[in-house]
Amino acid sequence: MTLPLDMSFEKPSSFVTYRLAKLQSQLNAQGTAILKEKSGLSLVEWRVIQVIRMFEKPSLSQIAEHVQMDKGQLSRKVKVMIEKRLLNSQRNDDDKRIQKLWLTEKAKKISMDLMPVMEQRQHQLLADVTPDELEMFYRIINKIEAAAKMRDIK
Amino acid sequence: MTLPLDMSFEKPSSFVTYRLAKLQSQLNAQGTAILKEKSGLSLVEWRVIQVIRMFEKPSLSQIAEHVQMDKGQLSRKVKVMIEKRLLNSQRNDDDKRIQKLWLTEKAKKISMDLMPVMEQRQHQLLADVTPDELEMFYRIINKIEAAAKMRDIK
DNA sequence: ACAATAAAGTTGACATGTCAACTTGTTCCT
DNA sequence: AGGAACAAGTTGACATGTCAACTTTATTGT
Repeated sequence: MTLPLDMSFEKPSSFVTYRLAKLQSQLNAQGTAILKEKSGLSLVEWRVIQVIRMFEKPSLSQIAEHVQMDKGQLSRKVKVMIEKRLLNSQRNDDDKRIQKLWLTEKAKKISMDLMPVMEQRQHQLLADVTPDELEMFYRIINKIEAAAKMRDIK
Repeated sequence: MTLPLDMSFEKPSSFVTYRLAKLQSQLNAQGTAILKEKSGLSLVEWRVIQVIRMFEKPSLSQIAEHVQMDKGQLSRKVKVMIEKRLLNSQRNDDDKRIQKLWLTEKAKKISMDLMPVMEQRQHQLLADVTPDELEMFYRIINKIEAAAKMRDIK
């Protein structure tokens, strides 16, 4: 077993959170490694590209909302992605505060090539999880996430 | 619903991972906020203290293993925690590479005061999750984590 | 015994994340 | 119309995470 001492917390006050943190760090490491091997993208770049694919020339704020990222951080990231010729941008005519963003052909190609790999990864991650289990998994995640929004203890 | 667009990924290649990432970021934000309000500790400091409580004067490497943290990062963090009078350290006599670490009275007190709060938090997070669900939840996490250790896709 | 190897911990370089101030453009309100 | 409040994006400061090189001490294999 990989976590021999987990159960030895006499008072496992951070058990779920600790467990999830470890899982998350494994998933990040794996995702990063795969992307590094198969492309030049970072995990964040991959997510940004996926979100842009879902929208009609989204704004930075829209992307930030969907990738759950600080807009300051995203602003810098987008700048780099434009330099790397992954994104195009143009100011919006109606509302000149807004910067519309879309994928270059290069980014589309990378995304298309990567897609089967990332889907395969997803399947492998869930290979031993039945549909019923998965549904319950999401349900529990929703419950915990809702509770995590609370700031008051007791 | 908090994630209205999740389901609109026609090809949800990063669905589980995306879902877990969001949960994780909520949990981190909550944990950080609670600790900030109730003490001067960071999440990492809290975890380090909890791990030290479980051991007999552990070494830095032992702690690093259990909090799943880079030892370089931990080395710096420990230095700060010693300056903040949370930890004491002493070189081991037998093996002089090893630095033994233990809690100061101050850290013990903070930890004791915080414990009920953090336990309460844990209970609130899991309030709507039945024991059966929780067991399954951990089982699924284990499966996904095992799969996440693989680096080969296909 | 002693060279090669490895473990513990430190340090540097650099990427990523978080928070808040700030600029510019838009909307709201009267 | 015109000022207050707000939204989009940028920037700065600083914390945290990641990776690899390096020093010192132990262990291993012959």
